[in-house]
This record gives sequence, structure tokens and C-alpha cells, in this order.
Amino acid sequence: MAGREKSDGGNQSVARALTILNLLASRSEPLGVREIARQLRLAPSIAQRLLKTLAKAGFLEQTGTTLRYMIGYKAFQVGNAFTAQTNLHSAVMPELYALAEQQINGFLGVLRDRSVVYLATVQSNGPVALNHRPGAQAHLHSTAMGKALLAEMPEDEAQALLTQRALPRLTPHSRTNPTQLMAELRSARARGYTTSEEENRAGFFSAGAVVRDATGRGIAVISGAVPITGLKEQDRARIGRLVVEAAHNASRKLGAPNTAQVYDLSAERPTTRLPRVKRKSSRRQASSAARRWHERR
Amino acid sequence: MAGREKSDGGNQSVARALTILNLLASRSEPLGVREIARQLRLAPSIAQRLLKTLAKAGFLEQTGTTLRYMIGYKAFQVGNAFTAQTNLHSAVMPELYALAEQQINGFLGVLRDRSVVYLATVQSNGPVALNHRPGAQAHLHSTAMGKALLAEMPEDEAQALLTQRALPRLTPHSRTNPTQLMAELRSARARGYTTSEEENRAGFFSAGAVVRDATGRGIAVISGAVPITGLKEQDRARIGRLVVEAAHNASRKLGAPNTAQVYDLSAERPTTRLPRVKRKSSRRQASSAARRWHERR
DNA sequence: CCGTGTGTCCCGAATATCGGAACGTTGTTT
DNA sequence: AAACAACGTTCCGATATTCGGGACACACGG
Repeated sequence: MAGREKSDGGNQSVARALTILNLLASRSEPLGVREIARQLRLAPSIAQRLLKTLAKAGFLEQTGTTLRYMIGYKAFQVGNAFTAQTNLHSAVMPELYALAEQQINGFLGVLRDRSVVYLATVQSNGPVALNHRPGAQAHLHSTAMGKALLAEMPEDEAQALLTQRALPRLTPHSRTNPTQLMAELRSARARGYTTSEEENRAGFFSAGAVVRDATGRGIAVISGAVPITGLKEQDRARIGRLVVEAAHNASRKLGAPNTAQVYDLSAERPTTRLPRVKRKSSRRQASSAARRWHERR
Repeated sequence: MAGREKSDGGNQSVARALTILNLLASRSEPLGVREIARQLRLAPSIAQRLLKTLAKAGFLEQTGTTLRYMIGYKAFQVGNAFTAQTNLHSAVMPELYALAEQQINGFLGVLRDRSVVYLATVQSNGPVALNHRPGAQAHLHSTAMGKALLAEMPEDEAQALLTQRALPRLTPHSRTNPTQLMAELRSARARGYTTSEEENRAGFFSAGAVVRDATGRGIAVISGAVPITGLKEQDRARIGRLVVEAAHNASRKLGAPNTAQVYDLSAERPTTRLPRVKRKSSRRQASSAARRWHERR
């Protein structure tokens, strides 16, 4: 028979099964065995076996009428453990609700996979509610949360993330120039919060700030978004202040040491704040900037 | 070289990987390679390979200090697709928020794996807020949501679920007698909603009702819970009425045909309301009651 | 009534997986 | 300090396990 794909040290079957999960999660509608096999370049018999295994474990469910597969409750259970592992939610959510009472849509996100992953959304009580699904991803350069993440990391890493690939223009107001964005990050560090005015979503202004854990490291970001209709300059400043305050409160609940200086002001590569774990065993590591950022936990 | 486990037609590696996900989701703290291998009776080298594969795909993440593994963001993304697949949330959540304004804690759940799986929680604005994590499971016989699910299914299936295994007594008020519970279900059908008074959680009264989709089939349940302190009989009725109303509104949003008769009143095995899909190909099916219930989608 | 679609099952081939053993490192105890 | 235990990781031969083409029964549409 034809040779299988080259093994990269991992488990091929598991990798394929996870690809199936990703595929079915991205499509909102259920898919059949052969359709999945086609999209993933798999033999139908292989896809069928993997699907059956996934379904038996509850990670997939199939519709009774058509026998198509969709994401199952077990995936939901396991996925929700991601947020249950930390006390981030309990620290941040009350603050987001407080923002909602101020007619501000609140969001919580983390950096994963070179982008912002939304963890939670709290819609404002205001007339125009904004909603991002938990788990959804957004670009780093167009959102206030993304900029806050960029501002928090060392400049060279931010530079790398902004230059390694072209920045898509999501709205007419999107900034796609890396050097301009880097300058914006610098001023944002001085100010304490980032902003995005219609750069990700037309008609909305948002401000973002970093949430820190007990070690002082930024572990997440929050943002507040409002419609721009009739928005004055003082409103922008007020929203920025409220978001910074919310981030500060959440950080304090997490035991952050000193959130007065919100950002690390040293533009140069800062000496690692906490004594880096010195596993000097020379294991080769994926060296992408995002990966490095993420490893520093 | 002892023989490996017998294959049941599925993929062994994938099944093991999913077991790892379940294990790490149940433990709130990260686990190391050898510890996982021990708990799952796996050789450390196998566990290490599976873990690496899961981590490379983002379904697991490992702490930088200790190299222990925990649930990753990809699992969160995939899991959230479970609720994004239906419009259940958009139909129900506003109703739960309406309950919250009435000082009632609102819950949304579905039947999976012989138990209620919580999909969403909306805490009341009242003094005592009740919170169940999304993805958490609860017993069918002790919760108002569980009883609503039991009341909705044919009597023999409910009977089976209540008698196949002993019903745990979670509080001093828990009902553990199947026949008494069946009688309670009958009266609940006539009334339109189910109740649970301190049977699952001490100090709380809750009422549950069924949410129906466009075909009239019950696809989910909601419940409202309040502290029992100073609760009068008329309050119980009022909460039941509000929950029924919320379920009715949600069902209407889903296009349910006629939610006036909330429950199927025929105590006898009801003739299947909609023409059963007649795939007469004789594929053997797992014949648990929960499975049958679930298949009728 | 045929043609194409589907999900499922079978089975020989051979490959990707298994898992014991060994290595380097960490941090705890002696 | 030295020994110990535990950890994550890698190696590698044997083989159980997976692969995947082919075939079957059924469903749908023309």
C-alpha cells in the first residue's frame, strides 16, 4: 500500500482525530463520514473509525435523521475545564459586569496561536450590544485586547508578530503598518491602556488593558467596547479609565504585587522579571514568538 | 510484550487520548506524564507520545515551570462549538436573564449520559447567588431540570433510568424511591413544571420546565432556583409560573408549534409524535434508555 | 430502474504503534 | 556530598494495530 504520512514523533491517529474535531468545530453544520474524509484527505474507512471512536466517547454526536456528526457534549465538558483551571474568571467577570452597567460591552481574552482568544463576553445593558463567541479568535493588530497583549510583551516579539505576515485590513480604519503600530504601542504603554477605533469592527470604539497574576505577569487582557455614535473625547478617556480600573481590580484579586505601573516601561528587552526557570537541558523548542510568550508561565 | 487490550472496532490510540482529556478535565490541577500514565495504566512512553500530540494541537498546554499538562485553548474552542451548533442559547439566555431580574437563578441543561449537563448559568441579582459550572453534571432524580427531562420521556424510559441503579441521597430531602418519583412526575406533567425542594442542594427550591424545538420535541430544560428562606407557598407557584413562561417563550422563539400543552399527558407510551425516521437497515444500536432518548433528534 | 450518493463492514498487508529499558536531569533525603 | 528517587525523554526491535482498497446494503433523484 502507499506509504502513510511521515511520523513526526507524535501519534498519527490522534492527530487526525483532533483535526476532525477542529473541522467540525469550525463548520457550524454537521458533516457526514465521506465528506469529512474528503476534506481531510482520508480514506472513508479511516474517517469512519475515528468518528466512531470520537462519538463513543461523547466528543461527537450524530444526528438521528441524517447520520452526520457534530461536536458532542463531552467536548463541551472538557473545553470548559480550560477556564475552570484558573481563578481568572472569578476575578474578572464581576469587573466585566460592572462595565456592562456602565453601558460598556466587556471582553476577556488571552493570547494563543498568534491571536486573541475570547474567553468571555458580557453584553452591555446599552442599546447596541456587541457579542463575541467564547473561543472565537481575533487579530492582534486590530483589537484593543490584541494591542494590549502586544504592548505587554518584549518589543522584539511584538515586532516579530507584526511583521512576520501581512496584517489584514478588516475595516477601512484598520492600521496595517507595523512601525506605526509599534509607535502606538509605546504611547499606549505610557497611557496605561490601548485603544481600537473601528479597526476591527465598524462602529465601535474599544479600550484594552492587561490583567496580571500574583507574579506580576500579564496573563490575560480585558477590553470594553462602545458604539462610536456621539462619542466624545472625554468619553474615550473615561472608558479607558474604567477599563484600566477593571483590570487593576481583577489583578488585585489575583494577588498581583503592584499594578500601579501598568506596563513595563523599558523599551529595551527587559531582564526577565522573575528568575527564569533554568532547565538547561537543551531540548529543542519551537521558537516562534507566540510560543515563547506562552511558555513564560 | 503482553498483549494489548482487545480492539472494539474503534481506534485505540484515539480512545486513550480522549481518556487523557477526560482525566485532565476532571482534575483541576495539572498532571505530569508519569502520573497520567499511572492513572490510566499506560506505559510512560505511550502517555508521553499522546500528550505531546495533544499539546502540539493545542488541546493541552503545559506549565513552563513544572512540565505538567493541563487542558488547552483548542479544547475550549472546540467545546464551545457544542453550544454554537444550535440556536438554543440565543432563544433561552434572554429568558434566563429575565429570571435573574426576578431574583431567580436560572439554568439551562440537556440530557446526556443519564444525567443533566449544565449548559449555562445566570446568577440572580438577589442576595444568594447559585452557580453551576457549564459542563457540570447533576442527577436526574434530585434536580428540577432532571425531573423535567424524566417527565418528558416515555414512562418506561424514565422508569428504567430510575431503577437501573440506586439513586444517591444527596441531601436529607432527596427522594430515592423510584415509584414515588414516578408519581411525582405524573403530577408534574399535569401541572406543567417540576420542582425540587432541597433535594439536590440544601437551602434551595427550584422549578423546571421543558424547552421545545420547531418539531415540538423537548430538547432542553431550564430551571429557576431560589433560597428557601422565607419562601411561601404562593412564591413557589409564582416561580413555577415564571419558569414555565420562560420555557414557553424560548420554545416559541425556536418555532415550537404549540406549547400550550406543555407535557404529553398520555401516561401510556405515546405514539411517536413525528414520523419516526425509518432507516430500517438493521444496525445494532446501544439500547440504553438515555441513548434512545438522545437519538430521537 | 438505473446511477450516484451514503454509512458500514471485511480482510490482507505492512506500517505505525507499542512499551520495556536506558539516559540525563531535578530535588529530596541520607 | 553523595546517594536516592522521581521525573521527562529517547531509543529500538517486535508485532499488534492500524491502514485503506474493495464490496455490500440502502437512500435518493432523475
